[in-house]
Amino acid sequence: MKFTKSYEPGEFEPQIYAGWEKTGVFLPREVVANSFETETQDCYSLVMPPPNANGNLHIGHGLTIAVEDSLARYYRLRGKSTWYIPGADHAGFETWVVYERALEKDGHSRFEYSRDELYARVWKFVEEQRGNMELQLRALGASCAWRDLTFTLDENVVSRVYKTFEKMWNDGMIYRGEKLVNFCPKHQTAFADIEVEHVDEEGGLWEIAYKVASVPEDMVDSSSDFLAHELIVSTTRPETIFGDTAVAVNPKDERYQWMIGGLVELPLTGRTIPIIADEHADPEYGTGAVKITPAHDFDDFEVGERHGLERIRVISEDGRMLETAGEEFVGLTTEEARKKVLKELEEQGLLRGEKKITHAVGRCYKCGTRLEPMLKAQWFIDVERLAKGAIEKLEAEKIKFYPANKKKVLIDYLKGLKDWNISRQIPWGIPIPMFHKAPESDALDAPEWIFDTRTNLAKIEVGGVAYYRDEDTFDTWFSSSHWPIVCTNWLPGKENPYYPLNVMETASDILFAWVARMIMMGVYVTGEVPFREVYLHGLVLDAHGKKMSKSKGNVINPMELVTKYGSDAFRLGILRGRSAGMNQAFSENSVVSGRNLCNKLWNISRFIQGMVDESKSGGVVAAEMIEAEAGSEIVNEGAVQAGVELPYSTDNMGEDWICREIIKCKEEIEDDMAAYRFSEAVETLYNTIWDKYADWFIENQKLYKNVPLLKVTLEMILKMLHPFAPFVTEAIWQSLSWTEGQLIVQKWPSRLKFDAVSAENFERLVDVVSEIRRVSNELSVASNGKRWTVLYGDDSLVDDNQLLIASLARVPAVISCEGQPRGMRLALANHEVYLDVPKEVVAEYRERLEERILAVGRELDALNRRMMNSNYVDKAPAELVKETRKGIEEKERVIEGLKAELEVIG
RNA sequence: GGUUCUUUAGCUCAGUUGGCUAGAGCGCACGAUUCACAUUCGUGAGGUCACAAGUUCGAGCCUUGUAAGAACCACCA
Repeated sequence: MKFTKSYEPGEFEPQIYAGWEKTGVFLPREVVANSFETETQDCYSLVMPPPNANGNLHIGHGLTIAVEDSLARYYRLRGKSTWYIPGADHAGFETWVVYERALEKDGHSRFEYSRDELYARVWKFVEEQRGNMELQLRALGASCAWRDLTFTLDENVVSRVYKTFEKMWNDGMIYRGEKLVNFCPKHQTAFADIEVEHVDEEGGLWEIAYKVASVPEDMVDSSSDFLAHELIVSTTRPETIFGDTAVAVNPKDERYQWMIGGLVELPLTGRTIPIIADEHADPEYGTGAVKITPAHDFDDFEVGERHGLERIRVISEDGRMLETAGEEFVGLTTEEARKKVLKELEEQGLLRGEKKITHAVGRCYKCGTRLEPMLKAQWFIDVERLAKGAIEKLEAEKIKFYPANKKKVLIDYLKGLKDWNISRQIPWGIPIPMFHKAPESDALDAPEWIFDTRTNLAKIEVGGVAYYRDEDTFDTWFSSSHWPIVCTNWLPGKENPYYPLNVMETASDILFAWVARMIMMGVYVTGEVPFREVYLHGLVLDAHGKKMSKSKGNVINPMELVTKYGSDAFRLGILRGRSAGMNQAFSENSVVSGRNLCNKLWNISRFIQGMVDESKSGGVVAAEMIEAEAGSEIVNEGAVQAGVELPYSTDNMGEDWICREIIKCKEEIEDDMAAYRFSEAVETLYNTIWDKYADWFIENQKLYKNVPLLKVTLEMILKMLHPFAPFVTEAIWQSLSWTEGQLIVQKWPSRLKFDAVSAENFERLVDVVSEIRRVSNELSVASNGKRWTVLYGDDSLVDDNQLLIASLARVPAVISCEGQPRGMRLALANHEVYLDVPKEVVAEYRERLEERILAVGRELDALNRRMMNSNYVDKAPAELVKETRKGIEEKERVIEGLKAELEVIG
């Protein structure tokens, strides 16, 4: 391949990815069971949170893949048998909403079809959509094992879920309960608590008079006029009045104590209902008396349980009033009914007040419809045992969290967890494997229900008795909670080196919905935690730190950025400045900066290839030789075993220095990856490649042309950047004339030999060059861009590197002053170096020089003050004090030099 | 209402166990230009580390309080 002038991602990415996929490098190495007793396979496993099969990837997926694939590629390079398992989610409710919308658009309704028909139709719909999502994952560079892609409705998932359900059923953890559930009247399904979106909104708080009809007998005497009394209740939902079965007051509330046990007349109905005492009534709120509607309010349901109250349903599943609301109201929507109720109460003079309040209302997170608390028979999981198992493992530190504080948050959540409603009234999902006796039965008793996995049949016969299938499906999270178990093919009693997963990476906002449930289920099913570490990423916000939303129009489409700047640029950009659990702004800027790095690396490689081509002596260099003899030991101070012939040598300070810097970079990346500090790893690479390798080393090599070293160092850089920018590094690797095979499966670099003293000396040279540049720049403004010759005195560093300094500092020449210094002395870098400028030009510089003397003086004062503090000298570590002393000496010397300069100027 | 987190340069963020003169990218200003790269090179300006008190020889970092913001959880009728 020829190196073009700039890197064009679009020309390489598709074929590079296809090349990887074809050669099977994404697959884990096969584990040979018990091949050697002592050999333990070094495995690394992680699963992809399955994106919705029906949709496109959004920016959150982009971050997910960038993070996970970096881990997968890094550990693959580190030599581990890496298994990154992709998935696709049937996303029960989500997909259903999309499908139902399409159905309605065609003028159809779900009620025209049987459940089995609907299931088949959605399956087809999803199958058509799924390829799209998978293409996008490839475009992002996900190095996942496509062979093992798991769809959440795959047979092995369903059978595993059924096994768990059966175990729970046998363990008595599943029960059918008639409870209030959050119900969406539009989508006609119930939700788990976790799925409800609470929105603060303005609402009314009405006060309604309930006439007292009787009081307890012993109170009749003292309050003979009780019939004249009324009890004023406060409510936000007047339309549920028809379902009231009591009025509650606080037992400690002195105003109402005497009426407890009495009756009130329920307006608009002619019924009388009891006045009961319950802590639920807050004397401070409203009038202190609250109407109790057990069938339509969560609190009231519990009050009803405590007092054995009747539950009267007055609202139907489609959000309209039932017959129980009376002839005049039946069929009205809740909104209409509310208006009518209020109007009639007003006419009867029973409406006593109306206040505006703000309260949280549960809404459907998909359509925004107000959720109706609905009395329904559903399957519930008694979560006590699940939660207990998970909490024990968490408290025993079996899982490490990034960020660490999430562990506590999770334990707190698990401690307060309520029973889990797993029934959903949508056809798209895993059918609940339960059958009941009577076709229309709403029976609750366990004997009426049997477990059976033949959910493809609506009716089955067992022991000569007919049973009918429960038409509900499982909550998606119930099956998702098995994800690590099913993806790794965990089986009871069978050794599986990929379970638990090494890491679970996902969005921090599904900590409760998913991570918590995976832990509970993992512990319950396998006895072990499902993963050893959890890395949570935050939300990707827009450039101004605002949450992205369609309505705001600030949504960034990751695929557009990939097309425009390349996959690597996107990955580098989105990892930049991001830390665990934090929501973080993201903009095209950071992607541009990633694109620039890719192009920089491309051009570095292009330049090095050019030098390789030029060099006649540059035969084949076996870079692998260093790797081959390296073992696991990491040496960074040049201590290489004697007798090993290296394929390169370092012949000058710059070469020693770059070796040192690359090794430092490598070690930092290793630390960063172990602690999931992706942002820092990328930052370090960016800085090493650009500011060190290109700006100093490559410039240095324009003079020295150490081809073997150029090859070795470039290879190392490509390997180190590969986890984050897989495409450009692979494209370069395969374009270079001397490299073989694919970069993705190379060995992580181990070490370089270099002279540490020499490397340190290069820093001095950098100081000298920087100062020449700085002063020349300042002077050039005053002298029309003229560059001045550099003179030097008795200084071996400069003497040995005249050409290099001249070229790096871009001055006409660096020559010895032959014992006759003239011009301006540069004092900061601590070398005898002069800029050969005429006095009149130097005079322009006087002011700056004076400023600098003052600045250094201030620093010197600070150090002196510290040394004058006897507490500091006594208590601070001796090393630090020594350093301070050294600092003082140095500053004093610098000031002396600067003052001497000033005198020369005169 | 509860929990957790955040507040550092114009913008977006680093700053890992307290240690000297607080860093990066972008943006901005000035300068360069055929020799890998204008997706370039060099130089520079820009900060009371939200505020207050405390611990310490020493605080961006630890403690307490205050203010502002965010996310998640939550039944206030």
